[in-house]
Amino acid sequence: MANLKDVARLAEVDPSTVSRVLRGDPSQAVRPATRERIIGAAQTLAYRPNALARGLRTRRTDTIGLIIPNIDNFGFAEVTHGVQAAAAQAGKLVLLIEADILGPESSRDGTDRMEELYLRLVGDGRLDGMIVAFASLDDHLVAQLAERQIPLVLVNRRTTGVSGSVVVDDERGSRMAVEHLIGLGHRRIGFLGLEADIDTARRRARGYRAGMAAAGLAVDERHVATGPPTLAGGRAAVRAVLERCASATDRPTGFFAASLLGAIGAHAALREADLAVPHEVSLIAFNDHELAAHLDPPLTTVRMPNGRMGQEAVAMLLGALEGGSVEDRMIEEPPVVIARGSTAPPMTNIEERT
Amino acid sequence: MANLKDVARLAEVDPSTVSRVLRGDPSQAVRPATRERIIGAAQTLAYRPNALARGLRTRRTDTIGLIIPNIDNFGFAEVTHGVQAAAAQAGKLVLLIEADILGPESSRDGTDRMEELYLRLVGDGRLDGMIVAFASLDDHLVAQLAERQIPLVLVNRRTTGVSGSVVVDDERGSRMAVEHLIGLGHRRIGFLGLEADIDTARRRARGYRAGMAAAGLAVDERHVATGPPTLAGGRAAVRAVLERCASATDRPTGFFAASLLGAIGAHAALREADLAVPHEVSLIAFNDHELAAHLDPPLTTVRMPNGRMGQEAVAMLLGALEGGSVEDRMIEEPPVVIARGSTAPPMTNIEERT
DNA sequence: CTGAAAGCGCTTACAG
DNA sequence: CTGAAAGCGCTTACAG
Repeated sequence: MANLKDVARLAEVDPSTVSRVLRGDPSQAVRPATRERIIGAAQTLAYRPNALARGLRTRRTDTIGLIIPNIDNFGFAEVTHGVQAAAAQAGKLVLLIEADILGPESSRDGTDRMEELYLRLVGDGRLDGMIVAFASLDDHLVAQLAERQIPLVLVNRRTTGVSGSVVVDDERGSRMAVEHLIGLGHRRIGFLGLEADIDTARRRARGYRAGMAAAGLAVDERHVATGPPTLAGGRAAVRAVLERCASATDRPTGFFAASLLGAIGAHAALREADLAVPHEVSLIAFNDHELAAHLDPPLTTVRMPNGRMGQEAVAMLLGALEGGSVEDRMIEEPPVVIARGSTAPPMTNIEERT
Repeated sequence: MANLKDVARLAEVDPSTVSRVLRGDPSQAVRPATRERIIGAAQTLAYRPNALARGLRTRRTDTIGLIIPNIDNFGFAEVTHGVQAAAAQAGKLVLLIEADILGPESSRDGTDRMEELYLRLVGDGRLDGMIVAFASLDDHLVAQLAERQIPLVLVNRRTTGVSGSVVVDDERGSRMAVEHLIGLGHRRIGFLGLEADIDTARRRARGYRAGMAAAGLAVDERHVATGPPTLAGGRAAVRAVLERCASATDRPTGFFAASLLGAIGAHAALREADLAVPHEVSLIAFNDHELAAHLDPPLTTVRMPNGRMGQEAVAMLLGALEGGSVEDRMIEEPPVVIARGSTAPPMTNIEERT
């Protein structure tokens, strides 16, 4: 591979001149003839500046790191999309780390290796900045990362001690989900929340409770269960609720699941319990996906601007690299309830009407 | 951030000695006392070797690039998982590029920017090697990439001129899908193939035709349509087939879709045409996913070892970095038909029985 | 057992 | 308008 020296030799100029011309350095004027010789030489040699050498000198790598828990979760796939798109737009590359590849985070070993990996990433000099989405990452480690030299922006979560973050309005979206059910006539509404001890889980729970309270409805704590945002998590949560509520008049007539995969798992558990959706139980999910329309019944969801969240995170990070300050931002774009077939008026209401 | 010189100063030795000790250089023996001083100094300064400087010197970046068309496609998510896991295991980092972030590949501009991005990636010096999965990437560009200095392994596709590749047995999996339908009694079997002009699409089509031929069944070309591996693609393909086949005795009693998303789109189109699955039409998909069990009816699929494919690609790439040779490999692990609710004997058979 | 030197390929003040 | 020099932070023969 040709290097700067090779180009300089062919163009019969000094390497520093080549560097200036190729980077379009504005501080220096170069005679047109020289510039053309240089550009021609670079082309014939198919010269590409070495990113490592440049990065070593400039302390800029044009690469940002993105840590997500798991790519299988649709929400994070959307965030990843947004990050990639915004990064590509700005000429940045993305180094992606899926947190769960290192084995179960529960294991001592998994945690250690993950921590080692993260510290390597930030200490290594290969990243200009980092975006951390959600994650199994505990607050302690996030704080450690934040102390390092490179800018850090949190996505889909906030934590004390880190000042840059982008979130969607989890509370509002959750509240809208509950209000959708209330609007249909439901009064006993269950909540399948996230178990992780992070503010995002809390904001979704708060939205649920706020929606209930605003309608003057008491929350029956037997109707609330938490779990990971997975099929198995949603399934187990519904089972837990159903076990606690023996009779049909005890159990919820509608569920709000704080994750899309959780909702699909919840549906499976309801089917296993011979409860028809939406006839006997309604179901609405936080986060939308094209596939939701293809389930049977099609799943009612609240669409959140996750892609925007990823884009904004990149924008904030790039701003920080230019010396700007970071902040805690919430995406303005409002959540949208996509009413499909999994929600309907509760049975009692229908019975009253007939 | 502390550098090698800082550590050397604190430990009162030469930087080169620090380097040897910290890398565990086997060629040089170091006195235990010195070594401990160095390790202590590195620890107190929280020293991390700079990856750029090291990479510049050693020509190793411990980073591999992964290009996938799109992370929304479940199959590629599995591949990505496999790549990440194997890479992490080997201490390598992964730079992920989603091809479709640069805008529609169809557009002249999108293609140009993509090409520029790829050439930058391989010419840049920041990657040790690259894994290219499937992709909108045309053979021409793949060949260009392959000519460059860095090793290249293709995943889920082969092309002339590139010698390293890992694929699953697309033909066998496809044939198994068709045989599953034939085993249930179907004789008019439709094929919803991939439209891309790559060998993977051809191998899946070949499996379909081989399965038909082996059972002595003629392929009705009106039953064959192609499209991208997306919901919209599968939907359009089924519509095309149904349009060509006016009567119930003309149309297929079963469909084999060459992609999972395509199958889900196909199901939607069947429903829109008031054709019940599996009662009136059976449906089986190439590639499995946990979600398939949660569709209604649960979707019968052929599970392919996609994760393994990603792992093998990393292994082959790392082998190539050690000077080993690359080859065209097919994952041995056999495909598995997961029979769920979307396939059943054809109506005519049922009618004959009653 | 350890040090001194050269160099990976760039960029960027500093001269002229 | 262009060149010569220093240096980013490492590694690695080469000495001794």
